[in-house]
Amino acid sequence: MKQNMFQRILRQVRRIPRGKVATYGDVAYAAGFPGAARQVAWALHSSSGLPWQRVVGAGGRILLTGEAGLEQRLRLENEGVSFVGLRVNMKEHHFSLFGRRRKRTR
DNA sequence: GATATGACGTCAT
DNA sequence: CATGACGCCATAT
Repeated sequence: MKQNMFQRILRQVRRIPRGKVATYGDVAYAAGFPGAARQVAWALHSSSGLPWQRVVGAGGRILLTGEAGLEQRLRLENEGVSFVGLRVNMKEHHFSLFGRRRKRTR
């Protein structure tokens, strides 16, 4: 079923540790859906209880509009994420979802 | 099924 | 850096 897509996306989002961030594209790619960055966003506001704040746009830019964007920025800074201008300091907080996927407990 | 929309990404200007 | 255009894909109507 298609809903599996969201599940996979959400699973990647939950993997992002505190103080780090990932981009929509990266999450989508890691989930196995390159190009489905938009669905990542959809998944985020369709579900709750997720660290949505750790998902930002390409280059670490916050894409949320209005107060939500401000919220996200505050929450991230609160977790120890630093900013450079209007974007996240990717140099320091870009989380690599790439690499080990859930390949069983070895 | 067609059209519009969106917390996207990349490239061209 | 700002804008516009195109590509991408699941939902909503």
